[in-house]
Amino acid sequence: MTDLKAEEKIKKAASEVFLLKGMDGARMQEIADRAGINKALLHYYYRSKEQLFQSVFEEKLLNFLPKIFQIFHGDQSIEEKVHVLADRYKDFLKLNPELPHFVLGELQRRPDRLFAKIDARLSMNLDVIGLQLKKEAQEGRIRLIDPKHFIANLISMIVFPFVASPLFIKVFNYDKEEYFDYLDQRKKEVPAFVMASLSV
Amino acid sequence: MTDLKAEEKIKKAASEVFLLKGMDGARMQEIADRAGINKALLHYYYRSKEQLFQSVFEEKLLNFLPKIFQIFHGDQSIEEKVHVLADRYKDFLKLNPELPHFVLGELQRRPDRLFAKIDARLSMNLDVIGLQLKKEAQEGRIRLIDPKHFIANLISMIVFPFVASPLFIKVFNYDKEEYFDYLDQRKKEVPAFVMASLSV
DNA sequence: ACCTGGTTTAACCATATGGTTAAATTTTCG
DNA sequence: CGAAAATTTAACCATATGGTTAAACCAGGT
Repeated sequence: MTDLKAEEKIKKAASEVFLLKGMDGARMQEIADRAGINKALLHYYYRSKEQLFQSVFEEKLLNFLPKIFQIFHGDQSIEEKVHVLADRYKDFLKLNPELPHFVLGELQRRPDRLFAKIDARLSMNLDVIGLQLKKEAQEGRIRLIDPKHFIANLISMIVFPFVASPLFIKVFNYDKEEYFDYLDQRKKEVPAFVMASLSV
Repeated sequence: MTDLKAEEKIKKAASEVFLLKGMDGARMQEIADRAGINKALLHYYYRSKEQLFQSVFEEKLLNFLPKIFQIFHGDQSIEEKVHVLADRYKDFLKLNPELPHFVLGELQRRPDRLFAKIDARLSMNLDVIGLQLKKEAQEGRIRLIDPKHFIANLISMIVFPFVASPLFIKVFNYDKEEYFDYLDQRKKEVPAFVMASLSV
């Protein structure tokens, strides 16, 4: 940690604190402490909390959404896409478990904040996946399904167990370790569930 | 609003503010304003912000979880349960759209806070639903599925579109009205999707 | 040796915020 | 009516917090 440049240390510390406590709960002092520097230097690099937050938020968001959309736009079969998505995405989320809740939370609190510059990169072309679903349906490989529901179902089953982890842990009477195993199981379970539903 | 008793007005105002802004973002002054009273009276009824928050949080949680669990424990068929759940729950969430995010957020921030007194009422008996799934599978009505994945899949598909509403609205290029219609569609779509997956 | 930019120290400021207090006023109700 | 409870007013307090400032310190590079 010590050999990182200050700006990097700040960014990293800010990420941690903001992800854990959100914009409102985060304290500039804690970010400075965690970065191993002092408040003066913190403001030397980032003029304000808002600015620092924006910077973290945008970076996280750009790291978060395109990961999904790219896969949807690829040229594999629906079945392959479902598998890849569940697999890649779960791995990614296991490394960033607070990310979905962070993004969704700040998004809900200020829906406008997001859609300034980022717009382009986080749009998903629904037609692409819609056409593919229709085509594979005509070929008799799957049943016909509305792409919006298909996407929502899939993403929900993948992401929600992370957002709601404390709840599921409690309901299932798991400890964190066991819950991790459970999430691993879902990398196979979710695609199986989805493809079973799509089977003709 | 004027004819409510002060304590009720406070509770209602606090619910609104806490749900919208979370514990950290909420301001006692705003709660007082929204309740149409003054800060002094606010503290006259609730000694501290923490106490007021707890009170709101617990009430909301007790309103939130048992609604699901009861249905799971009933004696209808799996198919009926899936339909009832999707239907009732979506209606409930449409009236309380910020609730899931609020509960999950505060839960994640302080996982301990929840599990003091409430414990009993929010536990779900996994065995009940597990046995039913097994029985119906043996009767050849559905395929066999792990109850933990069954539940997670179902709840995820129902709840997540509320938690992630700003995102879906953007991705689907909907306005709020259209998104409401979409959520209504899902009351049929989700059970159909689930039952299709469970069909033998 | 010196210049420059990064970094620390430490004091400081304005404001927001949760919370308190005491007295005055209004409402409720026996 | 009259006492008790509810409510307002308005000032006040302590603390936390984001942010600033100025001077000093330290490092690397020329």
